[in-house]
Amino acid sequence: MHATKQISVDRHDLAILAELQRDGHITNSALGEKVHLSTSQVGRRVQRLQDAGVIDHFAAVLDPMAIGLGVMAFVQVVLGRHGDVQGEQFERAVADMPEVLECFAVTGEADYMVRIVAQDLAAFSTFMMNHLLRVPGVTNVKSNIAIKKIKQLNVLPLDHVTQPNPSKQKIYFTPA
Amino acid sequence: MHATKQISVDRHDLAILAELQRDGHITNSALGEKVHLSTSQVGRRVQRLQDAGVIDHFAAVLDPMAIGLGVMAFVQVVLGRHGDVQGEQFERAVADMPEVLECFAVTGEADYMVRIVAQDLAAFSTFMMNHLLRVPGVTNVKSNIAIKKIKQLNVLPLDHVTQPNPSKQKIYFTPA
DNA sequence: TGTGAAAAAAACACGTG
DNA sequence: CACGTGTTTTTTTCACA
Repeated sequence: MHATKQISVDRHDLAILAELQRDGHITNSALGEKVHLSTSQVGRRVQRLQDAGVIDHFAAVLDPMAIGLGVMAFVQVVLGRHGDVQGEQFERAVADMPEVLECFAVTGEADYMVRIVAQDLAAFSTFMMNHLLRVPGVTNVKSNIAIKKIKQLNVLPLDHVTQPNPSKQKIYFTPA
Repeated sequence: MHATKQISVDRHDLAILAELQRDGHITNSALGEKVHLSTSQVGRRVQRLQDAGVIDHFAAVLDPMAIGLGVMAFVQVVLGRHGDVQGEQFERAVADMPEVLECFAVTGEADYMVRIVAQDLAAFSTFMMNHLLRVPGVTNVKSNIAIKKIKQLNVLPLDHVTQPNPSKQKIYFTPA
């Protein structure tokens, strides 16, 4: 799926990545005009970025509202301390729940941060009662339900790579 | 940007959406084979879904690690209670911070849930000190730093739309 | 690395049920 | 009026200079 090899990313690549995050269906020639590169250059670079795993994949971004998902919530989960078995059990459980978009083991008071989507508050409540809270080991949960979206970017920042030194600077990463 | 009109979504559309969430660069004919539809059908449906705003846009999904973003954190922010001015001020501030991928006003103990990415812990710490904590009104923050990714889907679930009744069922949404 | 040819895919218009 | 078919245009891919 994602081939990870060492790669050098210059400012042209960054410009390409920035644009491709906003519009994954832009043609190579149109992209070339934006970043002042030839069509073939763009084509080769995009291919390289994909092969290197910098671009994981392309995807359609859906509007949750439009498919009837009106509720999004962040749920902090605390597990009882009874060994690692519960951790694995919990992780396997959430992996199978389509309502769970994301799950991270985190530092802080909670063990896991889980992002959940549901049709409405009733559906969310039902899901919590019948599924998440029933996973063995789940001791305590705190739900933060989104009531207003201030900002939502699927777009990763690329500024930190950009250098004050403008010209032929290249930055090297060694992913894994 | 997104034209929102009423639309009927049947099970074929759902199959298309599911696939397009996984691979936004699949061709209409390849998609047609998967969902047992003709190429022209797929083309028309995808166009319709875009026009209706169900598909917001297409995008390249990058690997955070590959571009040097090793830290992701969920930060709960509590604002001091001094009127709505602070809320607006905070919301405008985070909107301009590229490290902030997401920000939601939420229910619960915190006022906002903010998702942040950074190069490493040092960069995250610096960002918190020099930027987020300096936004006027920010009284208290709780950071949960991701230490292990259990699951991360940009893919919204579509099951809730699917009906036990299989055949020509159509589901109607009225977005906004 | 750019250029041009070949292949593929998307967009479009048409005829048919 | 929705659907498939065929045509045209665009875009990608590939070989070569």
